[in-house]
Amino acid sequence: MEYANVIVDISHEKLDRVFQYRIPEHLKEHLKTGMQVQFPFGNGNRPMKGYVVGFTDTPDYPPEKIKELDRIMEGGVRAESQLIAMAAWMKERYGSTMNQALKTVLPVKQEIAEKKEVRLRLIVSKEQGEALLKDALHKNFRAKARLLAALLDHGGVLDKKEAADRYKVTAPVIRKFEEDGILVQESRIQYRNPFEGHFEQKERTVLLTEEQQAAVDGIFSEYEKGIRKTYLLQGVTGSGKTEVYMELIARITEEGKQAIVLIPEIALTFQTVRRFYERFGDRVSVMHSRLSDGERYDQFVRAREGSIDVMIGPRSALFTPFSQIGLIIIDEEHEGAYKSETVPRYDAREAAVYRASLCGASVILGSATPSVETAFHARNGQYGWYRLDRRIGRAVLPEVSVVDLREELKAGNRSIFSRRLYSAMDDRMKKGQQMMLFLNRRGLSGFVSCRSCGKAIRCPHCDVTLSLHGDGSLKCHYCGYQIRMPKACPTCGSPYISGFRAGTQQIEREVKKYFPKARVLRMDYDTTRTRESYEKILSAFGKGEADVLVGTQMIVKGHDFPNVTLVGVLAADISLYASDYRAAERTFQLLTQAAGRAGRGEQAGEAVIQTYMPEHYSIQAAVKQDYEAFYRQEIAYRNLMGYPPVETMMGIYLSAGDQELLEEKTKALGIFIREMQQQEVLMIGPADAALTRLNDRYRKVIYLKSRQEEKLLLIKNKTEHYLEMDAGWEKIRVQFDMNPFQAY
DNA sequence: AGCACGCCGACT
DNA sequence: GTCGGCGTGCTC
Repeated sequence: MEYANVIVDISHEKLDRVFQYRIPEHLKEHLKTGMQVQFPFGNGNRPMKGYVVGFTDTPDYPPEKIKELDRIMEGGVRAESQLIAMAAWMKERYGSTMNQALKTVLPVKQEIAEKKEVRLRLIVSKEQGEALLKDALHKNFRAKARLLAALLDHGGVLDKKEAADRYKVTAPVIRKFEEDGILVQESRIQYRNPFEGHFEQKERTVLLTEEQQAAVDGIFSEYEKGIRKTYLLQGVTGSGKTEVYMELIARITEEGKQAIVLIPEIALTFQTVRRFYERFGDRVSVMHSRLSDGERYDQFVRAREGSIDVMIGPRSALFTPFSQIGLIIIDEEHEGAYKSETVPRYDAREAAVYRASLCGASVILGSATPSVETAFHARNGQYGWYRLDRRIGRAVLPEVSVVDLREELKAGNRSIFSRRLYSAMDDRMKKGQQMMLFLNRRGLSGFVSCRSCGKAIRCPHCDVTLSLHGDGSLKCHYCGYQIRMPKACPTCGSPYISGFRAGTQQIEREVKKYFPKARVLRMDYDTTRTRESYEKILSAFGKGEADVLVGTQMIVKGHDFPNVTLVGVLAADISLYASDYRAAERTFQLLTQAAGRAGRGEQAGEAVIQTYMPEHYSIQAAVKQDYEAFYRQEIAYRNLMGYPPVETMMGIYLSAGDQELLEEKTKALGIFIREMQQQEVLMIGPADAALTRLNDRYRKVIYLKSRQEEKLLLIKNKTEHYLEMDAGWEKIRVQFDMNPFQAY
């Protein structure tokens, strides 16, 4: 490779792109992506630092104008260059522009550019300032006079941005004043600890169980021998995975290394963080969506400076600028939250393994119900594998039973509660114990359909079914479109239209109907618009202020409620109807998690699963709490159908406002890919996306499958090139998705 | 961000 | 004419 693609280490939009430099012969061997380099820049060829983000033989800048790199900066691979290397890797693997990838790994990059408040302060007396102003006016130095007048007007202090925008003062003027000792520039940055005063560090001795100790010893002894790899820690809910994480973190931080702990955003609560804080004190920091840009930036600086060594946060915390990472932990690794839904659509588990390889760290993936991918790798020996099969203390696994709703209907029970669930609820009410009712859906009654023509009422923009809400309105869950419930079917005019199946609001109402004394809390997307309301509901329930908690997925994740002894799953098969290959996996995980909520304290727990498909293997396996049985069936299905992890699958998503153009271009792209004639690559489609329209944009998909991942990446690269070369693609958005989690 | 170039008013 | 401030454009 003759040329290096380099980004300049200056935060300025005009420089936020790739520059190309010739690689001197003696550097060709050593130069790698992510390295920091020095090179001549600009008219004066002043020495500039930057990072290598890639290589090319065909520069898109006149070769005779390309300058040569000076040298590679020494000092190993620094944290930032690790992140640059991550960006380059993500661009390559997941398909995005370098800019999109950089913004993902360096969110600070724009944030400081926007946020950094620089103020100008006059450091001469008022009299001297006035004298200078007079002098400037006299000499007709208009820019200097404007700045001085503004400064004097504002008591000697002025925001730099205001100086530029309002008083049209340019950088050279400010620099000159600074050199002459007339003013100083001050940037006000305070690094705050988001926990200051919240918690205390506690000395405490934890006795690990045999299983926990075996996992810690096994992983740490390999670590000490210099072995770095990825481990699956498969532990049932309540088996104490967190203690294993903390013990390992304690050991590696003693050696001067740092650790990153990823948690799904929804499980990232004060309780979780408190446990880490109590153990590691203010060496721990946290990232979450409620932090302001400024606070988030502070955490990055604190990490870079080395004043913390454990970072807890959602998937973006993976990009914490630590330089000596020893361990990356991903808790609840099966969660969909680890797959990004925006370009680059990266998978945090894969990205963690890549980052670990850059800095010599090990990775631990923890879950009670591992993703099929992770379980697959643990079984073929690629990952280490430890299990925690027993719950801590006296808690035992709950008793799970299944109810066939078809039988209930035959027996004349048309209520949403089966006889079995009803009597269990009645029993708990009498005993004063708590229960949770779980439904994988929100809104009053799901979709509304016509009994004459069978059509469901859909959103005109997004093509998803509208949901009926308690106030009689129909809402779109994607774009928020809302109409009144019509009196007749919009398609055929029949008056026989009605809601179908229960939503959380209706369940709440039914509970109150059958148990008038019950205190009910409801938790779904509608009642938890803000994070405060989410925590408020959970803590109220935890304090025993309600008997019944009704909710969607979010009630079954994290959170221990010792007094909950009954969990009811109202319609277990709803999540099986999702139109993607992960539906069975997701259903099994949800049901297992839901059942695991029961009996976390002294009393034994019970779970009742209602379903129309009791014979389905993911429901059967969940009832028996048998991961192995589920995995055997599921991997057979993936193998038969050629789905991940057996084969790699790549989605190409196209969207445009113009339906005809999209149709024509998608067809052309399909032909282009087919003509590449790649052996052992299967193309599915082109087809309409699961959502044929979203926010007034039409959507199409092409899926490709292959046992050889490299072939798909080759097709991706060729396609990217084709999109740049072929005319008419400007109005069409194209995205790639490796091993998609959800239907597009 | 920071350097050079070219414009424009003031002074020799 | 020439000196120096000031705005603008560009950086592989």
